[in-house]
Amino acid sequence: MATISKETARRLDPEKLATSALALADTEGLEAVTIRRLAQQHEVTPMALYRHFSDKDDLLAAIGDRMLADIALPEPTDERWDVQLRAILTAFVAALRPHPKVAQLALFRILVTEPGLALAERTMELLIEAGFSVDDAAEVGRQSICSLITLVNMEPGSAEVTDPIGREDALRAKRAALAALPPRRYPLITAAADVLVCPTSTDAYYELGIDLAVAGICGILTDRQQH
Amino acid sequence: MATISKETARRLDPEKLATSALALADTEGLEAVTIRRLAQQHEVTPMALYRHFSDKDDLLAAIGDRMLADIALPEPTDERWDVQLRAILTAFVAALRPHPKVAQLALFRILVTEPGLALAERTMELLIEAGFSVDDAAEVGRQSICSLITLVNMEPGSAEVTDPIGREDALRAKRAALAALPPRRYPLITAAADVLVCPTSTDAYYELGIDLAVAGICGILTDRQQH
DNA sequence: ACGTTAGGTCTACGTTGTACACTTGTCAAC
DNA sequence: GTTGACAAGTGTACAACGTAGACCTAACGT
Repeated sequence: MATISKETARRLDPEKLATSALALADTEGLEAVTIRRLAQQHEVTPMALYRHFSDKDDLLAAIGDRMLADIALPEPTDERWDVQLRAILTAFVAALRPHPKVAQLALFRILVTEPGLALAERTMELLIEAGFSVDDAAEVGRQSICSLITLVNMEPGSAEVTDPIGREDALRAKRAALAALPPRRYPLITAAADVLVCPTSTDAYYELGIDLAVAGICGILTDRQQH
Repeated sequence: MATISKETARRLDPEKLATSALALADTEGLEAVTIRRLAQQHEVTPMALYRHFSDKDDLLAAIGDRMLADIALPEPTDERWDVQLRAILTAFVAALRPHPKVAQLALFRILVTEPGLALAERTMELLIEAGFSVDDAAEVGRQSICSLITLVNMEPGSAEVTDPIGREDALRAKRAALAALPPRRYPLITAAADVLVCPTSTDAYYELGIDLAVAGICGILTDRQQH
């Protein structure tokens, strides 16, 4: 039974390590992801992890890959290019949304991991169909992807503490700080304090972000076609 | 001479500390900004810094404030709102551009420091003039600002090593990795490898980013006015 | 039966942020 | 003047981090 003996021999598995590292980051933040901590969770010596990851950056890359693997890329249809692009970007955001605290780790892995490459290729296809040159499609695509990662990464509240009490306190403190501003000098900021601290709906937040990205692409397309 | 004695007494000055911390970050990256390192530069014990910053986050916040202080906000004119908005966002990006490695530190300080608040208030003014509700203006404004910070932070090459030889090597390696992809599977990515690794012109990169942001805002404005 | 090797352990080093107790130079008030 | 308070810098110390390097050991191919 070669498989079983192998299983007993190798107690650690890079996939599972990346998965539990991701879970740890989701609940306690990226700074909680520590070689020692992860080793402890798997009842293993810290140095054992280095048999599977060359260094910590390698582990973080694995977390990024783990998230990108969850992209459910929609099949090409015969809808208009912008409709399809929106669907693709929505799928991308959907894959990252569960992990706002570490979404930025996905960025460096897009042009490395297969799901990321597939996403990039499909995006460029649609942009070229829209009328962009290859180079413009590359630049526009990168900036859009980048914006969306930031959208997830900056999801309001993701930076805050994990425990709901502390988070509520932090939000209250922020709101108070904004409310304490002189309303005569900053009428709009004080008026919008609540929304600035935490948007009304997370879904609306994401929809707005994707809308902005797609609308931006459509906008510069018509602009650049004129010249 | 009370001033002189005071000057000799307080060898450290939070402003100067923040400035040299920013310079250090610009040349060697954020991870080079260390309490010990900064203390050494000022010929002082590490713990001395804690008389002026409550902890390291406080120091990083000061770096963010230092950058925001460089915003040269244009005076209101009677041009169209989108022209003025573009000017404001350009001024914002211009202030951050010299510091791509630490631009993200500015984000959390916008609604705290005066120059950031002024930027936010002016931005909201213009968005409301454009036709957004107060709440929408807040959300759109935040996302746009956020996008632009990321634009600077992800300026191609900013993450790379500081010394030009190592940077050139890294770029070459990246290009090679993309060129090694199967062109049949990823025709567009391989075709655009050069641009994906490093855009042709940094100025064009920033102009595209700002164009995308403004065009996105204009786009969703017409969208939402219809419903 | 036996070397090879993959996977985990143990120990140790240098670096980080920072808590705490201390000295010292300066000024206000008596 | 003397004194007491106080702000600023020092010295020592600790826990946590990433990781280098030598070791052990159990399974595998031959």
